[in-house]
Amino acid sequence: MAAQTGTVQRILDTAEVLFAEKGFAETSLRAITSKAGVNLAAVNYHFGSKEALIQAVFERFLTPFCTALDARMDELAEADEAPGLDRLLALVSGLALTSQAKETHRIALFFRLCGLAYTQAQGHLRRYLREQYGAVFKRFLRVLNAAAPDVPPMELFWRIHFGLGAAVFALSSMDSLRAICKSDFGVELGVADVNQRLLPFIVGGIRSGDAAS
Amino acid sequence: MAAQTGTVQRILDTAEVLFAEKGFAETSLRAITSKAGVNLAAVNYHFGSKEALIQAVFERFLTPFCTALDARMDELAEADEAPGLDRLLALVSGLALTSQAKETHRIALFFRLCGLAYTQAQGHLRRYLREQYGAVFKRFLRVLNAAAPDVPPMELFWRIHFGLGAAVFALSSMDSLRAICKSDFGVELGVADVNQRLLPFIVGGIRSGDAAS
DNA sequence: TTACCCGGCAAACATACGTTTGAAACATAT
DNA sequence: ATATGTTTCAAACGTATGTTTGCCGGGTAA
Repeated sequence: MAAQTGTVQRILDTAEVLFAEKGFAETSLRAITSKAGVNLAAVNYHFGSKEALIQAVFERFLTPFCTALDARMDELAEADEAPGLDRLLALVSGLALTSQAKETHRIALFFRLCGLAYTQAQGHLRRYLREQYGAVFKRFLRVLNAAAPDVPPMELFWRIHFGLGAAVFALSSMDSLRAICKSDFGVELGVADVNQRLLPFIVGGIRSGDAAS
Repeated sequence: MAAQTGTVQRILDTAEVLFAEKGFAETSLRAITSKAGVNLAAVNYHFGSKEALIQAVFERFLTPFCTALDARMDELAEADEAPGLDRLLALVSGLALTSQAKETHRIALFFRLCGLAYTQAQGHLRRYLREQYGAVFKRFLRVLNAAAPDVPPMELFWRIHFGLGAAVFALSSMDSLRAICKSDFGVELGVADVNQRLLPFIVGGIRSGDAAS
């Protein structure tokens, strides 16, 4: 309960980078501990197991983000103004950008990890995330539903996940895409620039299918 | 060069299912061979290594798809008609649905594998895919550019990748999403139904940012 | 038949992994 | 100073992995 010796933090910092780089199964505890400069046994001592380490990495990202999002939604519930779809998405995007991130690079890590959480096996992770943060996500989805009353709930459900996919995928491989963008167009974009393009895309996609239905 | 004994095919069939289910690193050769009912050594005998097996799985999916896409683009180049953005996307989607797929379930496999190819480490895979199929993809991107002349090339580049992310992500975790959809809304959607919702989303997203620029 | 090559098989190989152990080093409080 | 609880460390454990090895069977051609 005393001040961290730094070992725990060094493990988390290193693990989050290596996990994002190579995935969970492909990253060994030996790779983490040797790069972090701590003993191999430290992981099992402080976290108990590799699975627990993975969950701890996500907790450090998601808990501040979700509590902030929850607070914002409290404010929104009291205000009389209707939030508006684009404003809502900009809000969650802004939260992701500010809730953590001394360096902008960290936000890419965050989304890359989210993408991995969906695509990698890691059944324990999905279970953990649903139990831990599922309520906040469902609440946000309800708020979105209220913000777009013309879109049927089920349609919105699918479009939100399409948009989530676009965000996760684009931001998780953002480094590669930015490199291609620079080499093909000679333009170097920052994380904020990518977001500025991503958000209208999602809003446009969600507002699209009115003709089809 | 004679008729397949069936061993190679059984390995490919089983590997493609298991890879899609659990990822590449998490799927052992022993799991594949035992489920396929072949000897463990058969993989290294017929393919040389696990990496080569992974590439072979992708080749069986992508080569028919890419040659078909290339042929369609040849036809398009000779026709005088301007293709149209939504028509182009519907074309590639239709190709993916028909080029393989006796069962509709297989198309989910295909996209799930594509998603894994992006998110899993597997540097050799990304290198292989770029060298093998990069040209077709670039050609398709040029055709898209011609179909949407009002969107600047760089903007289109980003929006295409956003759309790609939406497609890959949604279709690769489609089974989970369909289950949620059924339990939350009581509606059971097929693969075609999901596509019918996905395509307008992507088109709407690509056409969206005109106001922002 | 004999010789030959290809596909299949059980077994072993070397390595890498997550985890555990027991002792040493450290800090803190009595 | 002594005792107590916590953290670090090198070493080992058991297991699972990808790959390799010889050997056997059954076709085909001379």
